[in-house]
Amino acid sequence: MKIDIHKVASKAGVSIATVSRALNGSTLVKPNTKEKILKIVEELNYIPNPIARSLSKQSTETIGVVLPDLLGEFFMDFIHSVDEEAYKQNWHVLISSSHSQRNIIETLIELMGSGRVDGVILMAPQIQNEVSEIIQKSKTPVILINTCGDFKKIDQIKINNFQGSYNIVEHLIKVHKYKKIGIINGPKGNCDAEERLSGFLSALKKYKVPKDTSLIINGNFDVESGVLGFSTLMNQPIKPDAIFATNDMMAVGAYEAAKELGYKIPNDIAIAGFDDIYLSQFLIPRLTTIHVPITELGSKAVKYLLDKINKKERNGKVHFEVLPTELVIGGSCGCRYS
Amino acid sequence: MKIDIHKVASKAGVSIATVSRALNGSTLVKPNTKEKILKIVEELNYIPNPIARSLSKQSTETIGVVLPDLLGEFFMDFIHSVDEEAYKQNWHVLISSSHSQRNIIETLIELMGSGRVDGVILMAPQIQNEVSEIIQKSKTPVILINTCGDFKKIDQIKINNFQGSYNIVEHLIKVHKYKKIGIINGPKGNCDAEERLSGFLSALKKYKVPKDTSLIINGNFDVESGVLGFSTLMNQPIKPDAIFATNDMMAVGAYEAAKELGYKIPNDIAIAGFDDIYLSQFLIPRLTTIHVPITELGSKAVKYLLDKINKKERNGKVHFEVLPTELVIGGSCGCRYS
DNA sequence: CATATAAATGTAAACGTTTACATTTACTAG
DNA sequence: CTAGTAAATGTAAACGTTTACATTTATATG
Repeated sequence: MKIDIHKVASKAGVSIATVSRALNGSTLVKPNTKEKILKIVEELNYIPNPIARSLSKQSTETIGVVLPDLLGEFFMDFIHSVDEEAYKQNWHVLISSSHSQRNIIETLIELMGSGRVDGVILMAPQIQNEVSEIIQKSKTPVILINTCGDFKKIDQIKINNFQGSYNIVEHLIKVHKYKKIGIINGPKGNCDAEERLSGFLSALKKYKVPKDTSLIINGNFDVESGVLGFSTLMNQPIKPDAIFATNDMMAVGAYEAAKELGYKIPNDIAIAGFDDIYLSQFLIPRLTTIHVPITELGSKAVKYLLDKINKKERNGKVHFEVLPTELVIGGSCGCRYS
Repeated sequence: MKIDIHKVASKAGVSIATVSRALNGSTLVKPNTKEKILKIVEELNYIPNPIARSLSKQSTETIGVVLPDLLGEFFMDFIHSVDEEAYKQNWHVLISSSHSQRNIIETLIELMGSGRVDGVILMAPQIQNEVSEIIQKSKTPVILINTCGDFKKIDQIKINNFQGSYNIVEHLIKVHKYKKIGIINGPKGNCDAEERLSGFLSALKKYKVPKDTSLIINGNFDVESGVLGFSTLMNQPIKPDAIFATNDMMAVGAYEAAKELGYKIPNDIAIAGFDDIYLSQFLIPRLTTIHVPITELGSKAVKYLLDKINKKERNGKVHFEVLPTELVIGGSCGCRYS
């Protein structure tokens, strides 16, 4: 038999209001009675129904996390970090992915409109501008992760793609004197991809390395497109002496293709990546890449979101933060590495 | 202004009951009025409040997934698969990890007792027997994943650790004639670890390879303990000619240690793993390991759980299923592999 | 000791649905 | 045209909490 607040109340000889207050840390309940109530709660193993509580309080103590996908370590680490931080503050986490075909906007709207969550962390590197309006119309607090575009009114945390990209390309040029650097970039319209390309171009410009459009290839951020990108680049009249894959997965593909086609890394061709996924340290030679502070990204997202949810004041301040990335030197760029 | 069922009802000139029925696919609402209502719902962007609905229907259409941890691809793949299957059936997924220090039992009880979910998928390779009682006392349907022990009354799906382990060790003995096979096993008390050890021992016995307890080492399922395990094994008077790491992470550690200590794989020492994680195909040589059907594990877990939730009849049948694993041959065992 | 004030408790109305039961409307057969 | 039945709709009571407001009890003040 399910036990509810009425059972507790009658057993304790008080009203349900008093029980509720005792459990919610209200100051206006006599220490005596509070103790008595808590004892009975313990005895009966009473757990207040969070659904009813949510309905009454109009808040769920749950945050939604909308991700483009549930694949690979990047998202796992992000979820882990979000979960950890949320748990610390006694909040729950509802995960939603866009389920490939399903529109991410649809997911978002349903989540925001439903009252199932009190706030949303939206990771959407391909966010459409249309989403901006939707978010601003809704009262549900939202924090954007890794988005580009003109979202002046919406809180945002992102990693510094430009800087990371610039730094690693700078390293290839300054330290190793590569002159023909190819890039296997992410998909068009993807925010991370565009910023990384931009950093790449800036570094070229800064160091007066001529830009050659035939050395710029678009990929998909997956291993397969790394393989493809590598062979495309190496089958051209002008072969690059170094290739910057804008994420580690594509770099892995490049490693595969290099092995297949008989190129030695880094002697025949240097490779650089981006993300510093776990796998990258086990590639031989270890991949030179850019470390991304995922854990920090997740925990800060939760912190700022909860801040926003709690102080309803909405003092107009929009939170915007760009987290620094870090160059990780392996052997794939030509550096000595053991 | 938040819009609710009353707004829709008044705009449509009907009662809230009719609106509710129209939205829940009841047959007893005239097609005419149904259409009218749906149009207004569309116009107003009305989304029924799932919290209220849950309270009223006494069901949340949400399943809870309790995991020991949120780290690595294994769990990500599992979550992905669960999410995908749940989404197909229009259910939601609430993820809980045991948050390291926090007791998994506590998590489970809270989740089951709270009414926040209608059923739970519990992955608990280190489950205590005490949990069995708790689950059976509760009305919340639970399905156990990868547990050992005597849970006759609880539904269970697991992978065939024994078979996988047996097969890979058999391969090492029959094909490669290794005579001194070391094992780096998982932690004591861990179900997967124990079953894998058992498969290992069975294979030895079957092929009359003498068991040498100095070749049996306990690890932690992490890279570090693989490193440690490898060097412990290799620094003994009797060196093994092959090492079976009971998961791929520890195999990765073994690779590292081998490189460090100057052993060539497979010429100086053969290595085998378990799990077939994504990373394992990029190790050089490719790791010989056991493929585990994680996707199937996740989707079946959801299917059976929903079955159990839906047909309340409880016809007494307990679902117990062991999923087969598959040997994946790489170059680390001594086979030729390209 | 009466009265004003503060502290503790109780009562009942939310919260937004679903659904059993009651009522109205539409249809069928005599 | 009417009674009887089926279909469609409405009314109101759940679901299990929180909390504004009302009431009682205890405490301090003159």
